[in-house]
Amino acid sequence: MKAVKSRKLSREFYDRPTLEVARDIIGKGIVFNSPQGRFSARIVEVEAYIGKTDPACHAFGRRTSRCEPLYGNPGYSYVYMIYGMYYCFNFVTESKDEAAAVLLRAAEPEVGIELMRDNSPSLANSRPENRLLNGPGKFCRSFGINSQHNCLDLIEGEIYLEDRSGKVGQIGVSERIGIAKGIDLPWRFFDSTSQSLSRKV
DNA sequence: GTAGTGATTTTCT
DNA sequence: GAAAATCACTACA
Repeated sequence: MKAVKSRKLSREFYDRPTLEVARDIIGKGIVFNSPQGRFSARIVEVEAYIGKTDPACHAFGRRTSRCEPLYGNPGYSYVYMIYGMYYCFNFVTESKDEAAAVLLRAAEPEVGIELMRDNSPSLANSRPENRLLNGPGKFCRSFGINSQHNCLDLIEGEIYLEDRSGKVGQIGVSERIGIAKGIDLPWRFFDSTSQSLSRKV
């Protein structure tokens, strides 16, 4: 009846083929109960990275310490630093020893907007809220995510996804952004009705 | 409104 | 030593 108090997604959601998880993750809510306070947002853009067949994936070809979380259990986080200044946040998918993940690229702010502005001073004055999270680096900065949040459990921890039944717009698919290899793979998924995408389509 | 380029540090070769 | 799943700033239309 009212068992839907916590709509937190379970381990089974992540323990599936990565492309299915990536598509289903559009429209879901991400919640982060940080020491700063509570953040939440609606996910509108992601990309899939699958080590086995994807030359753009960090885990492609070799197994290094940086991408070790990708080989771990589904339902964990993978956070890494990029270009020396920004972090990117991933959801690990597939079973253990299968290196795959979904990169969170953009979201629409819901709760904690004031905190996001505090964390992203350069965006605080820009009018629309939908600039706070419309890029993978911006998302991590506005949420205050850093290397401490690597390899966390997304079912038991302070960061998790929750279901938002019914509110998914039209899902679009395209090639991925910002990579040099594997650009022919259409593994970017997004809500084409959202105003908070990282790029135009 | 769009296009081009510098910043900055971790990780791997 | 070079590259990297990016962003913000500047110039120009």
